Amino acid sequence: MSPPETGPDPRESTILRAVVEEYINTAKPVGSGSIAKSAEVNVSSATVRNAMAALEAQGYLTQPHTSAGRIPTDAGYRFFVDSLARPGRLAKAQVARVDEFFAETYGEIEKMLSDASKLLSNITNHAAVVVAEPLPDANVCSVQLVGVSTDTVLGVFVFSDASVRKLAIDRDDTFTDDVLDGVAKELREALDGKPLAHLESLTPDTATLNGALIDTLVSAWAESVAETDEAVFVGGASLMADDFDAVSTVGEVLTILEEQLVVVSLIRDVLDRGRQVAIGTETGLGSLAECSLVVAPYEVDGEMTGSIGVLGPTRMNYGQALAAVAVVSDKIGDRLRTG
Amino acid sequence: MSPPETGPDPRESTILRAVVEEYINTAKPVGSGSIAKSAEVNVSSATVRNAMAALEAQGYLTQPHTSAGRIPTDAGYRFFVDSLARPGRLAKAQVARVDEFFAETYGEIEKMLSDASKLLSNITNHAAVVVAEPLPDANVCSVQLVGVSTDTVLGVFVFSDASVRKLAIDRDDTFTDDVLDGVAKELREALDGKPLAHLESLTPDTATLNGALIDTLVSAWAESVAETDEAVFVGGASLMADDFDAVSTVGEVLTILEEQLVVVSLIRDVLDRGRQVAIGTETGLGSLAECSLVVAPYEVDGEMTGSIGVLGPTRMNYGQALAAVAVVSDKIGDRLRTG
DNA sequence: TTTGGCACTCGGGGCTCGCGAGCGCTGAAT
DNA sequence: ATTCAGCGCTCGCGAGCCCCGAGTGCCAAA
Repeated sequence: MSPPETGPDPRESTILRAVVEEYINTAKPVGSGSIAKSAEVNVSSATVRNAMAALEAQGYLTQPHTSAGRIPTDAGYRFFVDSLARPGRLAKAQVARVDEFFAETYGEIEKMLSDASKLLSNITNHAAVVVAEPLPDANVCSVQLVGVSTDTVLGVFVFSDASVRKLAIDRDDTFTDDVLDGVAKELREALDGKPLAHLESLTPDTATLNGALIDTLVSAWAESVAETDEAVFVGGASLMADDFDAVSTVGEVLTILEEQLVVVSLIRDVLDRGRQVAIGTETGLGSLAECSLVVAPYEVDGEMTGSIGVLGPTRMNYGQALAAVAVVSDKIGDRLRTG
Repeated sequence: MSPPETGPDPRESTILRAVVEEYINTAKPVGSGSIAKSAEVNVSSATVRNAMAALEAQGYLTQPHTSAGRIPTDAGYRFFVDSLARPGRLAKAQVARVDEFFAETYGEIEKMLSDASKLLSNITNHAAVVVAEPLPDANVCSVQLVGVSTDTVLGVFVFSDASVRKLAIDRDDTFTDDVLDGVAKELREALDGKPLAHLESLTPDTATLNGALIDTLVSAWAESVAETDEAVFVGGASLMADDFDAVSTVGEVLTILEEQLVVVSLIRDVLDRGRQVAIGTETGLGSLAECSLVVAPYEVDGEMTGSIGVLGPTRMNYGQALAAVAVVSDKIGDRLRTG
């Protein structure tokens, strides 16, 4: 009704914070009474009521139905995380779990990242996502052609970031071991220290056997590159069942989590907007209207090589999630740097 | 009350089949009336009632409450799939989807298997699992040591089944490229055509650089081998939300699906018992009391190299699931053979 | 400007009641 | 000896109802 106000005054802010915190704890609409009792606010419930009405007019709170308590709107959560939330802390036990996790050594980085998603979901009690971006400029440092059976040749490329990529191609009878060795050597010289994309610029003489093989490889690569292959790891999806009580909501969110492309672009969107948190409709996905996403990139030598995120209900503990996401992304970066 | 009967007589069998099919379709307790109307049974509802009472006495049916319809027990489903179910068929559209899927070429078998789990879940509308067993006797056909950064060495082993295994170890300053090349050659000679486990039998002279490096590799292998690494792919987990209406059930089942070891041993148990289907409590897991698992192994050249499964509610379409699982496992086998 | 008081609202829990689906039993008909 | 129509009975479920209580908005006094 009244024209948009300039924003919550200090007391309204305190009350808004109290409402959000209370609602996050109890998941029940919070009334003026319980807020008035809280230590932070030293006014009567009547005053709180007035403030809450004002906050509702400003769009930060809403009533699920007349004469019930109030719950935060997306805008309310947004103001809360931007200006009101106290710096989040992790409990001792959670810090311990993180430390223990990263103290162990892991051979395969995929397994480490996959387990990291479980770790993150474990300490936050929400679903967690770890995305490893494929750095397009990773350099080839080893090429190997292996005749793996009578009708398959496997090209194995090892990159400077310790990732491995395989290309399977049909084996022509004419591709003897000698040819494979020769081509491998050729490729090694042509690609060493260059990104795999350099394959494209090769113009093999397809009249020769070697050339034909290289040509096959190049087209196999062209096909498979179409799948931009960020590695996405989802952990703790089952925890969504605790976060929502409508089975349909659970299903919708799980569907999202199963679509790696969606998850990746979701996270990227948030980061591109310079944000760490996307709340409800801010995610841009209708099925995530009741969800919030808390993300952080991780970096190796200053270069962003991936990101992690926590997906929970809008009424989640943002402070804790931000802290968790920060420490885990940091440690992942560390581990990737030192191998 | 009455001592266990010898088993359902022909008419009781027909009625049991009708009840199960009806319940699978409607998910509602089925009463004598609807059965009597069905085409297969030409008796009155009163007779059906008698038969249903007999079937209940024999443990094949149960009433959720007095004077409601009847629903099958696990034993009822078991008798149904063993003796009563009509051979399942896939709809045209589903067959088409399978054909289309396998007509496309896939470079990486992991991606193929992962997508196959989605395919299977797609055509059955239930969660699907694909397990690739690591054949313990896969032979090494290529060994490569790559100094991937200043402090990491990556050992890349390619096996005769086109799988690749990586071992990351810390790089000692003393491991020059020359040493790496030497060791790689040594390993190649020692391991070629043998399973990786042969590493164990190497007794390197740790006094030499080469020996020290091999030793490090061997212990890295010993550590990582502890993780028996079946590759498990789960597709369509979100469909569980449609299968159950209690959110807690969904959560429990999802938890199971997240534990790869549990899933693998579950499937293995069923196959070991010579079965294709595990119904409800037959799975041995309390949280799967309302679930059934339909599995099939897939084979390459007569050797079982993995298995696939469909996990749905006990009241699922067993015929369709069995058909789906059969055709998909077959085609996976084909593709891996010609691979 | 705050606050105690008051009238008002409305969702949810508990209760009753009637409907109807479905059962078992019995007795006649085949 | 089966089968089956009929009948009386059982309950679950949904509709209607009422009341309670949490919570609101407003007002008048401090």
